[in-house]
Amino acid sequence: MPLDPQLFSIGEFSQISGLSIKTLRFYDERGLLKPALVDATSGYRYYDGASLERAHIVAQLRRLEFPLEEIARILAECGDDLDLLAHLERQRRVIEERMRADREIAGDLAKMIALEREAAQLAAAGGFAIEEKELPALLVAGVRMTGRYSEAGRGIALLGRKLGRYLTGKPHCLYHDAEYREEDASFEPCFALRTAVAAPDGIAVRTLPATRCLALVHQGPYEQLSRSYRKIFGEAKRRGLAIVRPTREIYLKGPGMIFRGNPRRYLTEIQLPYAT
Amino acid sequence: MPLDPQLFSIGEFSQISGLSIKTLRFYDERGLLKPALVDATSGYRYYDGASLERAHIVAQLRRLEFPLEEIARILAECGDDLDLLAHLERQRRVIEERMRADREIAGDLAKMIALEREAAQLAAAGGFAIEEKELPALLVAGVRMTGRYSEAGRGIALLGRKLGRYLTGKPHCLYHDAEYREEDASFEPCFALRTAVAAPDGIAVRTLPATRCLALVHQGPYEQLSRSYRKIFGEAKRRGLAIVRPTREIYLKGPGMIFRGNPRRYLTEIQLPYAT
DNA sequence: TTGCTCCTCACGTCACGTGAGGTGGC
DNA sequence: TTGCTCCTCACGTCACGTGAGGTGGC
Repeated sequence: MPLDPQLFSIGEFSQISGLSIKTLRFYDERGLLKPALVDATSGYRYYDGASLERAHIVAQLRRLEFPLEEIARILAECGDDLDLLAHLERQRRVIEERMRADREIAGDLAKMIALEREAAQLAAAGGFAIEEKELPALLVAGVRMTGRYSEAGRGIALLGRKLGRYLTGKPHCLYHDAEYREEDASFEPCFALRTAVAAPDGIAVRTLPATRCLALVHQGPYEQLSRSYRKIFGEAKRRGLAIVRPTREIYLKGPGMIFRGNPRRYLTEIQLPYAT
Repeated sequence: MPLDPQLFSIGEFSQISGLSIKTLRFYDERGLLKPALVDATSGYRYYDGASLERAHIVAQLRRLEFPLEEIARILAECGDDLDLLAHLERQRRVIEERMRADREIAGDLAKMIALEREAAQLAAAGGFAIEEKELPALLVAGVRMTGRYSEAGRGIALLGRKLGRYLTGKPHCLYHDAEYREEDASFEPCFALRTAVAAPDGIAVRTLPATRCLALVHQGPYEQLSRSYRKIFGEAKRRGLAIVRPTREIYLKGPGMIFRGNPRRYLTEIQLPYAT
């Protein structure tokens, strides 16, 4: 045990420097911060003022998230902050690249959270009764398709690929047939546009007229939509309304972005526009 | 080797899912993504369509930086994106906390880079000759001290603690004595203020008047300042100028924020205001 | 003897990647 | 035989932290 009052045991030095004892031993092992003196018989480490200065440099650079290996190089090569410039600039690029990636993740998370919150509120509030509604005029981009309804997903995907950043709101589908068809139905997956845009090949951009409609939110798998259609068409007939094609479906909640989800929780709004 | 065309070898499945073979084996080991079938004799792993769906879920959640353990819990508990809400919100907090920390680091790095660049330009441009200068009026906060010059650092530190975010530019020091004193010098460490502010106890806020001065940049340790003082006072005498106290020192480059630095690279500007 | 500070050594963390050495069927 | 795909097992990464078991002096 040295008597020199300048020397600190590892415990004392840990207090002074703010580095844990384990960290100090680790830095010693890595050659980053050697004690000023090691007692040959006990193996005790002793640190001095120069160690403290070095410890502060290491701690500062670690706070800036420099890797230990680069800190070692810096300590070997730099004697002055001026020599640090290149290192600082590189580290800033590293940190900013990480922030950029995190911003993307945080943005995606925020988007998903907003969507799910909305869907949760819908499901909670849903009385699922037939109601009358006023629909405003709506600028949409749509893909006219003929075939099976189950192919609608491809149309939605095409819209997403071609016009992704102009689209807004939930996916819609317009039905142009007067009756239900299994094989060669004529329908049109579409999305609202946040701004007018030139229509790419195979995509039509137009404005759906403002109209009154009868609306019903269907809860459950798409295979059971026919039940809700029977209900709402029955009501339209009872009221003597003249349905105006195309009718509309809005997919309030379908398969999620992560999970395909439970189809019994899907929510689909059916809208039957009528003449007034 | 099963003949079922629905089954994929690990190599094929890696291609389809975008997960590396090593990652697939690791997920298997961790129980996160078990193959649909493992050949008992060869140990070969075979995956099917359900594995693919699960693989996509895992990959999506990994992209959002969820830890594997949480993904395992999510897969066990959630069947729908709606059930994810709490997880998504927690993860967003995690990511945003990391961004907050990174913003601080990036800000500190940017500040240091700007300071060092400035110092590097000064050192590169320095002719270090005596010149005449017009000084504008300057609003400063200072700490009047009596004692040894070497204590000036404490005054600077005090200013930083009390008024940190109002201060701008480099540290200054004003010298009120008519001659050099060793022990009971009267000097005043100070900083320019970016905005007027009420003076805390022990700190004086005032405006230094606009004036003409003789200026010289001293390069080297503070101990050698006297040489530069001799030079500049000699020149003032030759020109017959009437020096107006306090004289000023500006620490253009001193010890860095990381390294104490090499004193031979310190830059200190001496300013002698004179009556016109 | 108890308590305190110090020591070494092995292992864990997190999500994989690397590489050695081997197998089985074309 | 060569080449290909698959396998297991051990070890490395990054910057430490945890914990077991032990020492030496008050």
